[in-house]
Amino acid sequence: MPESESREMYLKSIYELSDEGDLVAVSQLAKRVGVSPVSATEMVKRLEKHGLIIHKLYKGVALTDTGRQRALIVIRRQRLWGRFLADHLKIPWSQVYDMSCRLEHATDATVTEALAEFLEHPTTCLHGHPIPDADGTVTITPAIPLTEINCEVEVKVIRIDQPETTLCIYLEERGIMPGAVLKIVDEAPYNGPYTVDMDGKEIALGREISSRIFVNPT
Amino acid sequence: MPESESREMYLKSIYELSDEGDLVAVSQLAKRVGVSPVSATEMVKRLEKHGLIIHKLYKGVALTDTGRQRALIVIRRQRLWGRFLADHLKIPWSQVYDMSCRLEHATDATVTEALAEFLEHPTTCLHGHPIPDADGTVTITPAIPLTEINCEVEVKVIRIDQPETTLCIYLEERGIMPGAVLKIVDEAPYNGPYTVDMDGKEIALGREISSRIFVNPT
DNA sequence: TATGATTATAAGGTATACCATAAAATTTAT
DNA sequence: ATAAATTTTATGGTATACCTTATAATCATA
Repeated sequence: MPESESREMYLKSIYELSDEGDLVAVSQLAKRVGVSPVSATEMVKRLEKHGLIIHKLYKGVALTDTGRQRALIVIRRQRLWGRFLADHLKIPWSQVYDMSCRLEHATDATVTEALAEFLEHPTTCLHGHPIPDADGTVTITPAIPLTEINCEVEVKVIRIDQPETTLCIYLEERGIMPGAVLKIVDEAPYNGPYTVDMDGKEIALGREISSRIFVNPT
Repeated sequence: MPESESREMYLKSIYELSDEGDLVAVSQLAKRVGVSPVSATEMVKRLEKHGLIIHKLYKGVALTDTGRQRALIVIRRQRLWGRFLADHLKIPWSQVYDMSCRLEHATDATVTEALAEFLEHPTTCLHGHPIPDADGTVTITPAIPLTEINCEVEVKVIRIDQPETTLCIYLEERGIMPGAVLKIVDEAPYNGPYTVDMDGKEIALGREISSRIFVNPT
C-alpha cells in the first residue's frame, strides 16, 4: 500500500489554504492536516522530491503545476462524492464532508467520470465551491463576504468558505446554505453579531462566521 | 492510519476461501491476498491476537464469530458498491470487482445503509452471490455447478464462483451472467470443453470455468 | 543589531505491512 | 519409518508515516 492517501490530503490542503497561489506556511499546513510541524516538514520534503510542491525555506510551500493538477483531481472527486452522498443518499449536509473525504482516495478516473455523468455534471459542491472539470479547469462564481454587505440589501448565499463540520452543523440547523436568500437587518457595534432575516426568521450571526458566508445581491 | 484495509482484505479472503467454515491454509490465503507465506503468517498472528481468527498450527485458519461478522460487513459493502457501479454508473461488469474493493474500505455504516436504501436493498451481487444483511445474515440460493448438469437440460445461471477479473471479462463477452438461460449441447471426452447453447449461439466452455458457473434447471 | 519567535534539521522511536533467506517443526506420502 | 513437502519461526531489512526532544538556522522587529 503506497499510502498515497496522506499525500493526497497534503496536496488538497495546500490548495485549499493558498488563496491566489501564495505560499502556505508549513506550520499552517501541519495544523490543517493534523500532524506535528516536524512531520509536516518530512512530508513536504517527500512531496518536493516528487516534484509536486516547491518549498521556499522559512517561507512556505506552493504547488507545482503537477501538484495543482493532482490536488484538483482529488478535490473533484471529493465534491462529486459530496453531491452523491447528499443528493442521492440523503446524508446530512454536515456529515458529508468527512465521508466524501474517505471516498475520494478510493476512486479512480473511470469511477470519477462515471459518477460525474450519473450526477449530470454538477458545477458546484454542496457548499457552493466549484467542482473542477476533468481537465482541471476551475470556474469560480464571484461573490463577496456577508461582512461587506450593507443592511437591508437582499442577498443570495453563493458559498460557505472553510466548511468544517462544526460550522456546517451550525449553518445547516439554521438553513443557511447555497441558494438561501437573506438580508442583514441589524449590525451590533464593537464587532458584534449581525441579525439577518431569512424567510421572516431572525438569526444572529457572528462576524467570524459571516466572513465565511459569500453572497451576491439578488 | 491504522491501515485496517489489509486486515479487512484478509478477513474477506478467509471468508471467501472457506466453504462451510472449514480451515483455510495460510499458503492459500497468502496466494489470494498476493503476499508471501511469511507475510501472511505475520498477519495471521496479528489477527489472532485481536480475536478475529483462530490459527490451528500446520492446519489453517478460521474466522471467529467476531471475525466473520467483520468479514460480512466488508462483503456487504463491496457487493452494494458493486451494484451501484454496474447498475447506476454503467461500469462494465468485469471492472466492478476491483473498484468496489477499493470503495469498501472507505465506507462506514451510515453510508453503507444509506446506499442499501438507495439501491432498494438488493439481495444479490452482480455475480449472483448473496449480499449479507446489515446484521450479518446470509441467505444463499441453492444451485449446482454446470459440470453436474446433463446435456439438453435448460438451466438458468444463478451465480459465478470466484469471479476474478479475467474470468469476468471472458464471461461478460459471452453474455454468461446471472439470469442467463442456457443448455449443454455437447460434452467433449477426456475432460474436454462443453458446448453450450445460449439464445441460439454456441459457446465452448472449459471444465474449470464450468465448475464455477452455478445454475438451476429452469 | 541583538533578541525572541518561527522554522528547519537532527536523532532516535513507534506502528503497520511488506520482503528474503534460513532453520526448525510438522505433516504427508511412499 | 523415513524422506519429501509443507508450514512455521527466526532474523534482518525496506518503506511510509507518524511521534518527541533538542539544536541550529533564519526571520522579524523592537
